[in-house]
This record gives sequence, structure tokens and C-alpha cells, in this order.
Amino acid sequence: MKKPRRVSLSTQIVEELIKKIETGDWPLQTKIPTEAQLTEQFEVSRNTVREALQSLIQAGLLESKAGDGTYVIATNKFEANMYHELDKVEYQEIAEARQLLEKNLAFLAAKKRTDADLVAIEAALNTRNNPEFTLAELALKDIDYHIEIAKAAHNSIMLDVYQSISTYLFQLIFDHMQQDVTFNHDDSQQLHSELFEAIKAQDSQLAEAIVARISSY
Amino acid sequence: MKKPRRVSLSTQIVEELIKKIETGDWPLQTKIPTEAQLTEQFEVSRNTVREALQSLIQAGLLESKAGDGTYVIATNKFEANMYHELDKVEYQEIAEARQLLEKNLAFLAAKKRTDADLVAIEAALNTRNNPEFTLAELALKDIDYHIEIAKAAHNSIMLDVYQSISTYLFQLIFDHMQQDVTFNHDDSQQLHSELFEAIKAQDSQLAEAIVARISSY
DNA sequence: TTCCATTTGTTCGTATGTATG
DNA sequence: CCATACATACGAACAAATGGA
Repeated sequence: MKKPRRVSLSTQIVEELIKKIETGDWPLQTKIPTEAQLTEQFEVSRNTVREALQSLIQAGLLESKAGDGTYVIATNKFEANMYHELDKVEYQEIAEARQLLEKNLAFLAAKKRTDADLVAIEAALNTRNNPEFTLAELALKDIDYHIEIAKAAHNSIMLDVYQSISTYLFQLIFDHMQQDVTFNHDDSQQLHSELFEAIKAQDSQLAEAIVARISSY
Repeated sequence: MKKPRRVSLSTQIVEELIKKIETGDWPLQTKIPTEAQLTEQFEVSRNTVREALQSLIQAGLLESKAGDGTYVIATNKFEANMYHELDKVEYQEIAEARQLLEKNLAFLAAKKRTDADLVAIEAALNTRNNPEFTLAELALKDIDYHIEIAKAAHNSIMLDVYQSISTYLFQLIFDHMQQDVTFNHDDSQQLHSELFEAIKAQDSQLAEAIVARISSY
């Protein structure tokens, strides 16, 4: 009843544009093609293109500037609703939010992970545990690992939230590793492996506790 | 820098229509004039009328039915937000995210609340505990109360996240209260008062535990 | 600084499709 | 089947803002 059999052209274009944004083809701050270019690409009228753009502007993903162009200002619904500019937020707040979210996500992942999730998480873990990595590389892989866990939590809202701040986590994790003279590669690996095992065993309490140890490391 | 730039015709029409709705000229369920009539009345093209109507449909104040007409379904923005229709999956995810975030926020608030925060939280609590409220009003005040707690957590990221899902929370909380035949106004008040006391006493563990009881209610 | 090409913003007219009663 | 009303789409024109020459 509620499903329009025919999807309007502007809706189809909205889908295409969202794909570009979510896959990272058009990262934050990207100036997207002009309306004229999109008109040509999609072979529709400028009005139809504008209708699609208007939807995304309304949703808070795009922002248009007269005489200039249209820019990507958020990559998902949740980022769009954030009133604050993430890059102006206090370092300490990001660190705190990170720890809380990672605890929540590990808890959920342990409860809800599928076998397929386990495969993905283990793959990320093995990549992360490459001893040849520099600290910078390790920080990136660390984020990848936690994002896999976030996916296993099967809650798209929490995943969006975590991904929104993950961009800013790199600097945080990297600095942490560098400044902490006691940072130990092997201990860190050990903890992350334990986390995987807890999720595998579906021990959500343990998973949460291990994340707390990782974060306060 | 915010100079009063020219107002578009469609924006002017939006304002006229809102006036009609808010003053009660067009009460709920009113079938408003057809696009053709509005075109004539405002002396603009049908496109311009449609653009204005589209804004109000997006805002949730109007609803249009092809082949029939356009109807008033809410008379202010607050009502409009109540009409958020959630599918089953989103519903579950929001409920889950809500519980986790409220636990996190209560924990942080208990640790970091200032005396000024306490005043604000207590005021929201007292408002919430008005026994004359209907369930709908109670649901709204409930959200206000939790947002005050979120502010006391002093983490702008977590606050943003919570506020961004709070628009969806009304339906969630309202349904919960309505469907739960065991829902007890007094018990609910008691728990919320206990939560306030725990935050006041800065007992973060207890605050978190109470939220868990509230959510699983 | 002014000027200009580019780009988005607004508005109109028109045609055709789709849903309702 | 038909009249009505909304839905979608196209084309065109001019206005206004922007950034750079």
C-alpha cells in the first residue's frame, strides 16, 4: 500500500548521491558536481536534480552556497543531527565518548554476533596484530577492528554514531600510543585477542570489562 | 553577518499557511484549499504553491492525498514530531540505543554534575512528577528530564547523540506506557526520584543501575 | 577595486501520469 | 468511465551570490 511501485527520478538520484557519500567517494567537505553536471550525468532536468539535492540538504547531508557550489557536510543521518562541529570538541570529551561507546558496542556484539561477524572481526584482529606496523598503521587498524565489532553489535544507530567519531579517533589513539611510554605492543595485542575471545564466547560482561582495560590503558 | 536577505515567494506562502494553521483557522483534519485555489489566492504559479506545501509536508504539518486533497495533521512542530513512524527494526534499535545511552549519561552525570545541574534536574523532575499529566505529556516531560541529566554529564558529544535520537523517543516511550498494562505512574515517579538522589549523591554505579531498572520497566 | 564567468536560487509555463470518489 | 486533485518531470528565464581575474 505504502510502497510506490514507481520510484521517482529524484528519489533514484537521491539514492545514487547517498551511495557516493556513504562509500566515501565524496568525503566530508567535498564540493560535489554542479547542478548542470549532474543534470547531464543523470540525463534529467535541472529541476529534478535540484529536488534530489533539496532532500539531502533537508536531511542535513549537503549544504549549498549560492554562487559557489554544494558541499558534503555530513556522511550519515546522525552526523547530520549533531549540533556541534566534531573537530571543535574537546579532546577529553571524544576520549570519554569513545570509551563509553566501545564498551556498549562490545557488550552488544558479544550478545548478538553471528558466525559471519566473528570471521570479519578475527580478520581485522589478525591484520591489526601484524608486528611490523608502525604506530600510525596500528592506530588505523585498531579503528578498523573496533568498527568490525561495532558492526557485529547489529545496531545501525550505534554504528553510525561510532563511525561519526571514528574519523577523530585516529589522532586520539595515535597520540595515546606515542605519549604513553609504558605502551606495550604485545600487551595491547593480548587484550585485543582476549576481547575477540570474549565476543566469540558471547560473554558480554567480560567483553565490556576488557574494553574498559583497553581504554584506560 | 546575518543580513535579512530577500525572502522567496514560497517562504512567504509557508508563513501565511502556518499562520492559518496556528491561529486555528485551519484546525486538525481540515482539508485545505486545492493547489489551484491557492495559486489564484496568492497570485503565484502552482509550482511555487507546491514548493511551500512541500515544506510543510516535510515538517509534518500537512499530508497530501493524490486525487483527494491536502490535510492538516499537526498544528505545531511538537505535534509534528510525534508522527515519526518507525519500522520494527528501527524501533528495536532505538530502544536499545536509548537504554545504553541513558545508562552512560546517568553514570557520567553522577560523576560530574555541578550544583547548578542538580537544580535543573530537580526542576525537570518536579515538572515530570505532576500527577495531572496525560501519558503523552508525561512522555514529553520524561524526555526533558533525561536531557537535563544528559547535560549534567558534561560531554557535548554524548549530549548531541542523545538529543538527536530524542525526537524518536516520544513515540517509543509513549507506546511503552500505553501498552504496558502494568505501567504504574507512582512506581515510575519513585524510580525517577531515586535516580535524582543517586546523581545528587554522586553514586554513579547506583545511578546506572536505576536507569537499567527504568528502561527494562 | 571593479568586472565577469560560474553556480545556485526563484519563478513561471506546460505536459503528462496517477490516485480518489 | 469520468472529473478532480495531487505527483512528476521538463524547459526556460532571470536574479543573486560568490570567487577570481
